[in-house]
Amino acid sequence: MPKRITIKDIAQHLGISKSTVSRALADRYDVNPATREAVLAMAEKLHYRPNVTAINFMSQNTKIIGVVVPEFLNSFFPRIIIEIQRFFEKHGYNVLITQSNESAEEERKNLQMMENAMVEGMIISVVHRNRNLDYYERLREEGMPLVFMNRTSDLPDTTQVVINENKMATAAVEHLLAADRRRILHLSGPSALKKTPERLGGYRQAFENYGVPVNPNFIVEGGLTRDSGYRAMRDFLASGLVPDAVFGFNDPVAIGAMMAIRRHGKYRIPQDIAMVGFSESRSALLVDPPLTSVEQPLGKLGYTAAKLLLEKIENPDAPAMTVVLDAKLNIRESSDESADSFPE
Amino acid sequence: MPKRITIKDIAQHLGISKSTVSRALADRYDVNPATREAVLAMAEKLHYRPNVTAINFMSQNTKIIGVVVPEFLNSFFPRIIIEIQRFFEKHGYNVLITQSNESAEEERKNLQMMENAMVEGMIISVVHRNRNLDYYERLREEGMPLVFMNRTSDLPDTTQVVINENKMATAAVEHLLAADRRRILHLSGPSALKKTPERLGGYRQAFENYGVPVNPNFIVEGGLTRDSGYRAMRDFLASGLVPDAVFGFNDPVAIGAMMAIRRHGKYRIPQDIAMVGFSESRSALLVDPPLTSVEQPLGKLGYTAAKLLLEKIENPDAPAMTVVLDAKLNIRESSDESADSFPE
DNA sequence: ACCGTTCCCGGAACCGTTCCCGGAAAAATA
DNA sequence: TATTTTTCCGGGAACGGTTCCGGGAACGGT
Repeated sequence: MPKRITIKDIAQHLGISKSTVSRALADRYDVNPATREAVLAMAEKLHYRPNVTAINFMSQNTKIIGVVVPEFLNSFFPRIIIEIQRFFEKHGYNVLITQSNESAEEERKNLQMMENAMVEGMIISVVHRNRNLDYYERLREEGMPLVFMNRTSDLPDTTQVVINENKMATAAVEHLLAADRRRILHLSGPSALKKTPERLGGYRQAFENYGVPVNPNFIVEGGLTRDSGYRAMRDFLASGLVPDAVFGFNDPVAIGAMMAIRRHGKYRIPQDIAMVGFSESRSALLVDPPLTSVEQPLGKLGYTAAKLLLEKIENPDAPAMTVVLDAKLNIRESSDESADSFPE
Repeated sequence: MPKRITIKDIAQHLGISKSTVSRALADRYDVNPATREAVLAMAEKLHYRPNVTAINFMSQNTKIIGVVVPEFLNSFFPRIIIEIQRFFEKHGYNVLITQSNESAEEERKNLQMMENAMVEGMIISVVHRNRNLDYYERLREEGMPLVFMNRTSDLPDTTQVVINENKMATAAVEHLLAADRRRILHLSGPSALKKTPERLGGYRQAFENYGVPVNPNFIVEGGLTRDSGYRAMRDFLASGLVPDAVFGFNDPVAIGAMMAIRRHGKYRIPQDIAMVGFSESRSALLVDPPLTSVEQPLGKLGYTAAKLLLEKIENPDAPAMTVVLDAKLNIRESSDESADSFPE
């Protein structure tokens, strides 16, 4: 309610012009040190705070970055977002975050909202079954800097940062092969997802590296959730086949499979069946036994995406580039009895 | 890079003044229907988009709401935030989200950032061991609308929305008492937290309601994390006391305790020891057996906080109020063998 | 004393939009 | 037809800051 102090108020109090005040506050060279001191003192005294809307308007930019992720209920995207925020805060930007709830329509609405808010650039992780290519294309044509992250679009020639899924899947499966497991069940992802063939490819690659043939009966679709993993594992066990290891498409699927195995009752984890998940979640440490999983460098992912976007904003004509990050396999009790993830 | 279309461009194309264009776009009464049509058509044709920075500057507001939460790695706050966003999006506001990483200093920095961004109001959930009361007080004195949510401040006379912790803790413990459990261990929270005595009070209340005396040996500090819960339970079992139920301060603590019990080896869950957590997390469904827990109405919490804030923005002189929400006890296999949380 | 620099400051335009106000043209009324 | 009312539109100020430009004063060197 108290009227906001402007640059003009300072000028009037000191009997000088507002341009001088502006220069003094901006610490420009052509202002008398004495008057600068006076201005700064008066600004302090009156509790002057610059009006960012005026500055944004004047400079014709908003200092807002948009981030669109498919969801943030799992800790996956929040971990990334934290680093994005940290980066842009340092550079004077605000970060607008939206989640699309895995819906292409909501994603489109979010993009629209970002556009209305006149964000200066966007970091996007697309929803499954994405249908907004036309929108991305238009945005790009209109000069909006875009960086895709983790879940990329099919748009050609974009700047993006991704994780080497294929390689990490190979490492995960090789970890099982190294322990002389051969009957390794892969609970694969939905066929519509781009990551599904990448991780499956890693699975095959590992077998090839070990000179072991792949048994196609040991590749079944496990979906994305705990429940779908539970069902797939239950049905697989019911079919009579017995695995000595399971490589889940992600952690929830692997955890669902663990529950199915425990309910089935005959097999112990990891002695009879070793379990490996993917894309490390907090729950990997909450289940019993703790789940071996591939931990992605989420902080680095966010940082890299932010850095790429800032570069694009500052130099719109820079060529598109793809950054590929490596991940890390965390070995725990679900696949190695000798590991110990318990405190003390 | 293509020059942005302004209201003036539309005016020039039509040979009319920009004030008329402005009125036409705002759908005001004093404009000829024919010219309005022409303006709208031309705006469409030129792909006109209003410059929000100019509008914000002109109207002297930013249409930005600030949300400060202590963390968002657990799904707890994200669930709340989703509803806040949904609400404010409908009302033409953008939502700026920051997380304080449970640090009072980071919280202060976030508040500062919000102030610089000139948010029109804030929804705040404070960090543990909060030291920023002076900041909240100053913000409020300067007319900033504030709503505290879930984790409130000690500032008197504030608008806030909270959950009836005490009552829900009573319900959780009564659920155990009703199943004839009497040796109920409470793994309590850190004594510095405001919620700790509330949940402990609920525990005592339940015993009182059942006319059963409380055994003080069955109240031990369990901390906040999986690891602290694990240690507390392990040490308790080592002491020789045997509980027939455990009421954890939150889900991670209860899950850590479950792991300690399983490692100990002698007792089955729930037959020998029933487990109950608090403040439902996704992991409650991921552990085996699924964990009974108190599910807080997070969506409603967010919606209510948003609604209260908007009311405060639109009517700054409205009196402060406290809204208390009830929660729901989800009974699962960890405390009731007959429950079934598995699919199909 | 004169000229050229340097230092410092004020005036004014500008960014895109809204809003107030006055007035012309058209329509309604006398 | 004259007068009043209504309808519609344009001019210009305002929002708060930045920046360009021009110029007065002080100062230096001859």
